[in-house]
Amino acid sequence: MGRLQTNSSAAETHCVGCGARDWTVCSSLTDDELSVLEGIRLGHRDYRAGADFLRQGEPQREVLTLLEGWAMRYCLLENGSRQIIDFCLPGAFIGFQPDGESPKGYAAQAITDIKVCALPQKGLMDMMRQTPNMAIRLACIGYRDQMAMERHLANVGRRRARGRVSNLLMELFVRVRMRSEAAASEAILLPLTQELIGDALGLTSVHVNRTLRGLREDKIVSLKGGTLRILDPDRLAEEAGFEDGVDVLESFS
Amino acid sequence: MGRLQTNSSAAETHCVGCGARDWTVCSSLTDDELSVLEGIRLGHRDYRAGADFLRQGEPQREVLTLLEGWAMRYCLLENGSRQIIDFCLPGAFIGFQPDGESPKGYAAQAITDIKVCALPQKGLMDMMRQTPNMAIRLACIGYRDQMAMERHLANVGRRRARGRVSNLLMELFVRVRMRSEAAASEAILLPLTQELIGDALGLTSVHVNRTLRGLREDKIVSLKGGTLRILDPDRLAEEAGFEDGVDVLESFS
DNA sequence: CGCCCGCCATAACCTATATTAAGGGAGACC
DNA sequence: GGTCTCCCTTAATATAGGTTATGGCGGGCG
Repeated sequence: MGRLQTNSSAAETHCVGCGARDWTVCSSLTDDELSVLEGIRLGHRDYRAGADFLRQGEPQREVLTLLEGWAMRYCLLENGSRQIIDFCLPGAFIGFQPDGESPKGYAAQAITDIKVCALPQKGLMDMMRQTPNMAIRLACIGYRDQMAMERHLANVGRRRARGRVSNLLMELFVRVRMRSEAAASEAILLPLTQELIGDALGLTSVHVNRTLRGLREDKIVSLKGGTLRILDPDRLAEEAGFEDGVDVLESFS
Repeated sequence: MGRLQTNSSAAETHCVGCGARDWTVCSSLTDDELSVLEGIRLGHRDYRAGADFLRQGEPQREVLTLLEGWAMRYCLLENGSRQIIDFCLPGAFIGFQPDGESPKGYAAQAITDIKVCALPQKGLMDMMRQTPNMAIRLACIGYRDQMAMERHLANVGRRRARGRVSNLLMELFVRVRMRSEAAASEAILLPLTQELIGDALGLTSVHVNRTLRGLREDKIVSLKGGTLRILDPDRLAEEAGFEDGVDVLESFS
């Protein structure tokens, strides 16, 4: 499954200092609660780019928090095509399901090399029963992610290729920029192939290519060699259907 | 806002006997917990078909459970089009948001005349802090709804019109049938216009019409005057991309 | 060094779906 | 009973995006 052999436990940090903490379930827990969580966690794991670390149709008794790298969740349809549900950045909470025993409806794959933190689904449920804080936090994350999916659905269902691509690029740009302290720069690293973008947006990779060329020729954005460069933020926001740059920043996480 | 003047409190039932109970947050609560909930609830309300009972862009300090009738959640995009996120049946839990004060990202509208049960968002949060059960249940509902949205997204992003329509009709058929004790019949009432179907699936109403005609001519389903009739379940499942009728039944709620 | 493989790029052609337009039926309301 | 409105229906036409094919470039690996 592409799992690296690294014995990563040696390098494991404590939850208190975890870089992903603010973005996931672990935030807003007291230090005591956090140490309970640390007690049940199964440790860190590394997967290399391309590895499926969660399989569609199989049950999975673990829940994962992405610590480093990019990943994605996707559905495979019976017709052979793939719908990418979302791109995951550090802090993403992956694989929770009300009924831990039933098969997953989606798969998850590493896009770059990644590191994840694994928790046992069962232990998590137990902890929720003791710690309302945890349960509340989890519910909030669930609904936050739902909002992101609503935006994604609206993007795919109701915008043309140009709008879809612009919207996705802008979203990713904002999300990446939010978790880096880097001074305002109009470029970020974006390790997505055109095929991935297409599979997220319901387009073919060749049409993504055409669309990207258009956006580049119009000096709006350029995506080349894994670097996304925003050339004209205003026009991009317009194409993407974002009201303005301000509330955009608030609505993501 | 289309709210009926009916003083519905007179007719209100107790939570214990509530017909929607099994489908929403209230299930798996003890009788004691249920009576706490009954203490904070704001009562029942009636809206008529077409009424927007939750507005996009406005904060809303209430959370609603649909008790009777059909409703929908939808996003309005800046380009004027509408994406329907989901169709709601009795038991649907509508309007919860991690941060109760921030504006809603979607609107909700009654499709038929409906009855809802209102809870104060704040009271609900307080109760979650006391009652882990409640928080857990809410988290589970959030993730269950997320799974439904994943299927919807995959449907819109990766299937042709015929598959999309078949898939939606089959999903709705199953959901309606699950909550009626009616003996196996291949017809249900479906109060959706072709425009609504189109707005849910990213199609125009005229294309929905064409597609429906095709399905009718091929003797697969017919949708006429608000009645959906499944003429050939097997072929429908095939068009819809459902593995088989069995696990379908389990995956909905 | 040379080969292979994955990804980007572009073109020609095709088709699914959108757009526009026009008419008909049924129920609500005057 | 007539009119209005909403929804369904169908057809003609336009276009966005899919399909297929081909080539090029760069990086990993033998």
